[in-house]
Amino acid sequence: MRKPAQPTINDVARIAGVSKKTVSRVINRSPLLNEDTRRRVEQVIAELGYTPNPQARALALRRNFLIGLIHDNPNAQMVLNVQHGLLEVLRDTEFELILHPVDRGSPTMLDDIRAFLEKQRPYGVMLLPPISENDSLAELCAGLGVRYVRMGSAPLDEAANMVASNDREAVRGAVEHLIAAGHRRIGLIAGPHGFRSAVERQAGYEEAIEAAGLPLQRTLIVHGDYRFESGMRAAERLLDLAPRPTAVFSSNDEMAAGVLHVAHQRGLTVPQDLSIVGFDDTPIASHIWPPLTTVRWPIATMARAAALKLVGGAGGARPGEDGEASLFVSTLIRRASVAPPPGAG
Amino acid sequence: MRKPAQPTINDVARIAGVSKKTVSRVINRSPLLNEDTRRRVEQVIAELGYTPNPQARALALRRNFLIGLIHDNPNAQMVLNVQHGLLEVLRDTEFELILHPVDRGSPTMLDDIRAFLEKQRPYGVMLLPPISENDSLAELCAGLGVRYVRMGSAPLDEAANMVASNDREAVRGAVEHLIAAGHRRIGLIAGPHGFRSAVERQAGYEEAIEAAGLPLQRTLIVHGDYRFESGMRAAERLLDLAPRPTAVFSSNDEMAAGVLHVAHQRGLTVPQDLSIVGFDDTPIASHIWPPLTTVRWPIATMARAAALKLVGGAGGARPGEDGEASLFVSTLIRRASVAPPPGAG
DNA sequence: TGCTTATGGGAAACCGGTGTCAGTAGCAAG
DNA sequence: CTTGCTACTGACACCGGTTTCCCATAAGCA
Repeated sequence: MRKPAQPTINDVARIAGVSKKTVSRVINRSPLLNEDTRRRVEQVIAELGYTPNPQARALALRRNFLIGLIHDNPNAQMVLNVQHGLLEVLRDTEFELILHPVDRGSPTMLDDIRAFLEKQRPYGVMLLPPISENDSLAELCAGLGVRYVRMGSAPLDEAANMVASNDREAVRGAVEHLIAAGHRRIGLIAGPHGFRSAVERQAGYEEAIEAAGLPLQRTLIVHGDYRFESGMRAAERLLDLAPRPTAVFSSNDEMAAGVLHVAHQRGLTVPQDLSIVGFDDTPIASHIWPPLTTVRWPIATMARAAALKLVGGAGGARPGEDGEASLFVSTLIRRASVAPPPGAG
Repeated sequence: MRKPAQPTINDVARIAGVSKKTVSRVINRSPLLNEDTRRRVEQVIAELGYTPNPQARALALRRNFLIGLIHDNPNAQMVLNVQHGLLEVLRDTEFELILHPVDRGSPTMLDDIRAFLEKQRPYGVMLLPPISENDSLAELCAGLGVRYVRMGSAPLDEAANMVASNDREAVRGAVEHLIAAGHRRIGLIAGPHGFRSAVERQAGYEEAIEAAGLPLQRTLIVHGDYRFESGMRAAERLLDLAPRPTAVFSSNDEMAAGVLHVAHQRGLTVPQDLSIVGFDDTPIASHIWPPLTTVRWPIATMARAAALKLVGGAGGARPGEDGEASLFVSTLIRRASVAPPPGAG
């Protein structure tokens, strides 16, 4: 299993009877180049199956073609959607995606990221929530001269460095949907403290409640940590209330599944006894019973836009496509987990 | 936002008053090096915050430090688990993980992978099922001199190139569990044709049925494509049978969730009216209602083992840890979706 | 015809590391 | 005092590209 030697630019030059520089010119589509020469060199390249060595190129150009994905997001589906969105754009370029998951809890997280950036010197990095909300991280990137794009629930940075969904408005729409169905006591399972997405989603809930002239009750708001189990605990607290809320908005699907779980345990029927709305539209939302009404945000589209911002025309990407947009709209997906409250008509 | 120039080996050499070669020796822990010199150079390295340029290193060493992850697997949780398992090992090394998802349906898939391998020349690649079952792909890697490790449901390759779970045995155990609970008519939702995992899991089912002296009925075996919707369609066919099966083994959790979905639609209570067992132990298994009895296979552990096989001592990895193993055992996770059949005791 | 100006293409240096090999210093042996 | 050995260290070429600069050659012009 010896590694077959790969042809280099020197081989191409020798066989085509030109200098390396001319081959380089062909590869880089230099305009001042005779048509005949170009064809001859291209022919040799094709025959040899020559591919430029990315490492040598990176060295000579004093920049590489790596995009880093830095995240601490536990939602597998979301991370994978992002990866696919990014790669869809990078595939047509010479960029490669390298991964750098981190541990939000670790006190050395920033040092760890700094080491990563200094060692690899990626051309750019994509930051996923929740660490994308960390301003010192953005400053770190900027300080090291590494391009970055942050993905988040609200515009936290200038448009060139940001792809944002409008969570507040989306949640407001979702809660208004519950209100329109007749619900008056609507519980909120908020996200964890310190998460911008949690703040935005809670604000959307509160806006909807207040706009409808309903009382904003503290007891109806319980915090979770975006995980299933915390959704269960929050649901238990909400369903222990008297009178019970007739609907619950959960700040993500995972916790909404926890609510459904507890409802089942208590013999409550969804949506007849309790309406539930989630957020994210992960696969679980459509796979559990009943299928969950939820908010879908365009992760892959946002990731594509982020990739375009990062490589911005460099390396063969066609710029200006949807690379301009930095705010993306979410949609409410209506499924079977919402009905009028019990005893309503 | 000018990119701050990073110190190079020349800067270190100049400031420390030694040659580049000596700095290189310090970095690479060469033993024949004066302690004083080493300390002095290390001091300068620390002061400057010098990090060797990976691209230059790769060029000089005529090999790079990239591990590729090639897959066409739709299961996000599984892919992410693999990524984490790999990165857990690679993090302590100088290797980076680059992603190359492919489209199984595309006729140019092999060419696409070949182009990727020729361009990046990764040090090694990890192949995930189902494409890991493709022997021509393994041959392609071997032919190009790229190390590879295949992950699969059975030993398809020599141990050095393989991490395998024993799906057949695991499924056999799961079905025996159903039989022990009293079930006699057990449906199988098999995986898609052409998947080794589908073959292995079906074989496990058949072994269990035959070992128990039960009749092997073709009508009780329906194929799906590992997706939720196909699980629903398969469940509909199985539940239309008369007499109805009292239990269903589904070849993955996703399809098992589809079965649960159909059961709910038809007003069947799980597990009282129908027992269900899945495979994979993805999060959905524990999040749906009722929680699903399923087979858990040690994805992250297998990925770690694969990474060790790939970098095998190279680049600072401690070898011989669990890098030897190539067959991994799965466990049956018992939850609430299995009960004795209706009318039994 | 002779001089200027484009235009295409080559030689050599360079990017930041590593491998080869020769050289120097210190010290024991001859 | 020379020789030989050991222990370090440096000069230089090289990896495979790109950039800079400069030189042919041909065309344009008087």
